Amino acid sequence: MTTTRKITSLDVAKRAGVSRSAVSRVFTPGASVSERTAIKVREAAHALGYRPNVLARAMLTGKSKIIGLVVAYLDNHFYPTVLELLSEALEREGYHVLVFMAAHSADDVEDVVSQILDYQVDGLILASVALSSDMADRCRASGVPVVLFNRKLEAEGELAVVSDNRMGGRLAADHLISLGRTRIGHIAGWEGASTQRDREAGFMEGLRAAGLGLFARELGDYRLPRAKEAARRMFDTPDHPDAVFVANDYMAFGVMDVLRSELGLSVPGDVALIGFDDVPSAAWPAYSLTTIKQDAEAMVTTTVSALLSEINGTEVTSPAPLPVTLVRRTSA
Amino acid sequence: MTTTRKITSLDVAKRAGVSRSAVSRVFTPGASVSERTAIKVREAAHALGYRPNVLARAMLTGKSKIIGLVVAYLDNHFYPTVLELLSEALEREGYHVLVFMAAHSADDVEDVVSQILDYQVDGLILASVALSSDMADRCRASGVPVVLFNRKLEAEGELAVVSDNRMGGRLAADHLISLGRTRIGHIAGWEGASTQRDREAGFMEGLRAAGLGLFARELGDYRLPRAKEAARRMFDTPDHPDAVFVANDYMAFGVMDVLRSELGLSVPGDVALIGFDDVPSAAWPAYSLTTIKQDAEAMVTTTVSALLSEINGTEVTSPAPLPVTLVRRTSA
DNA sequence: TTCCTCACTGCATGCGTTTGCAGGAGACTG
DNA sequence: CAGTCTCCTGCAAACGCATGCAGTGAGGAA
Repeated sequence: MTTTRKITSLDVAKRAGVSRSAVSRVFTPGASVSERTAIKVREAAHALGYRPNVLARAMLTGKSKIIGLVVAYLDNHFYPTVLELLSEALEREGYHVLVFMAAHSADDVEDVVSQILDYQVDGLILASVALSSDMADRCRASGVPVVLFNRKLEAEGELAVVSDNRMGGRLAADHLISLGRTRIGHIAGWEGASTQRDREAGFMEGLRAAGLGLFARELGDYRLPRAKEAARRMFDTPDHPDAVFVANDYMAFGVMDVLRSELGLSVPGDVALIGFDDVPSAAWPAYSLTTIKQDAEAMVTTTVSALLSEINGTEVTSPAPLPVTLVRRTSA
Repeated sequence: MTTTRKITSLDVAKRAGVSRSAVSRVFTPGASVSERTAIKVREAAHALGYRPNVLARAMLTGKSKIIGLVVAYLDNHFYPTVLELLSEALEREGYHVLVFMAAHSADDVEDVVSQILDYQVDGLILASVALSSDMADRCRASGVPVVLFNRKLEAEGELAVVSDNRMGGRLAADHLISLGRTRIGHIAGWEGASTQRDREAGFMEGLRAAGLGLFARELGDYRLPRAKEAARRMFDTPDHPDAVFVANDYMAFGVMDVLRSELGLSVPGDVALIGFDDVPSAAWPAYSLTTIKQDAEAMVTTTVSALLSEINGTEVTSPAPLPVTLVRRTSA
């Protein structure tokens, strides 16, 4: 550990023959400095390898330029995609992402959010986890803008970016019905999630509109092993559904695996399958999963702009649910 | 924006009737405080919702408790897994992960690393990107420990955690040969990566040991579309390989898709396929990909302990390459 | 009682910046 | 040439906390 002494603005100032203030101003866009000193300072800074200490700046200005991101699991490929997009979009705006993993138990989330607040983050994005209103209050008290990503809260206070999940469920139902299927089942995600409730509500609405009822229902909790068990239970009988709406693609892969590999059923011959999200692998020929596409890019763009507006003091209201589309592949 | 004034240790001190120092000590494990004042302080802190400002502490102590993680792409499922594991492991140690996305061009990495340094991170993990030795120097000059994850540098100076990629390549070759295949091809990853070089070296060694040469070789750059094109080129002829070692699972999925869906070849009937990594989806029946397993958990554990040792001032040398194993499924 | 020890506490300083304020130096006008 | 303006610069005071140092008091030993 050749711990070279840290170089501060003072070192640069001395070398350039100016004051610390001058150095600071050179690195502060929009500050008043003459070109002459700017050059001297930049030269000295470069020679010494100086870069302003973001943390010190953060203390003084109160803006840390870091955004906390809470995310529960990364095994559902939708979230890595989102994380990548989010991080890139925020980096473009001069922010960076501090990641916090949280199993989706509520307690855990509270705890994690507290930890984040310790870092004086400028904003907080909660991806697919719920926030108690108590916690929301604490955040607001700290002056930290929060936006919920792909989940909304019953209490309407919070900023939330979601797709039009109800419409998505409706599209799924309509499509399966248009295929002539009549014994239609649903494998649900986690019932604590607004996405699940909305998707299912839209789906049921579609069934009702066609005079159909739900033929079977099982719970998958948005987890792969659970979804596979759900599929096994649902298809344990000869009188099984001829179509299933699975609440997200990730589970749908597991369901399709069970149907084809364990039960010898053909998709879509014996049973049509439709998912939700349109993760990249849904397009892979091995699955070729028909699904309801969430526009991840639009969701991210919306999230970032809402968050930044709020950070800059603009009062913002939750944007309208983002449109979803049916992507027809061969599974339905 | 009801920007409530931020509550500082001074507020707590006043309410508890003690000095700021006392408050600070209560929140500093191992400091000398009487139980009586500790209780008073904790009470006041809780009542006010006070939590120490990590950034202010960081300035003073020089330890920010944040670890920078540079990662190029998240679409290869190996990395989300790693990110999740890393973040969890570090959180357990009281650290948090600041994410930086970098396309894998070298310039970009330099730039990104500079940005990270601005945050006074306590350590840096570079996942699958290379670090120029110039940059490495800058990090060392800043006193920031760096560890390369799943990539090593020619210059032996840097701490690097890798699997035994050479052995992995060797295992892949041996397995294909044991299957009686003779026209064996290779779809390579990015040639700038040490992983690629080592895997291929081991693979070639295995072929040579059996008196075989490489039947065909194409470049996939660790990217899905490139890998598919590579597969198309390689199988454009009736006289195509009867086995292929693909440099990672992610590309292998694409290759398998091309073989089965576009070219009507059967796997492993017409061509045996073996990948590298053992990402979760390799086990999915739709692919059932035989592969060389990298122990992500062990890699992460090793990375974290090496990094923390270095942070705590212990001189550390690169750990030995971690063992890999052949996971036999049905694709080979 | 007196002295010493020890556990605790407060004071004051410093970490590396930004920024309001006031002063200095030109540049320009008349 | 004096006066005014503009532009730039340095000073010093924050930001919220940790920590060495000196000082307080209580308790024990003699």
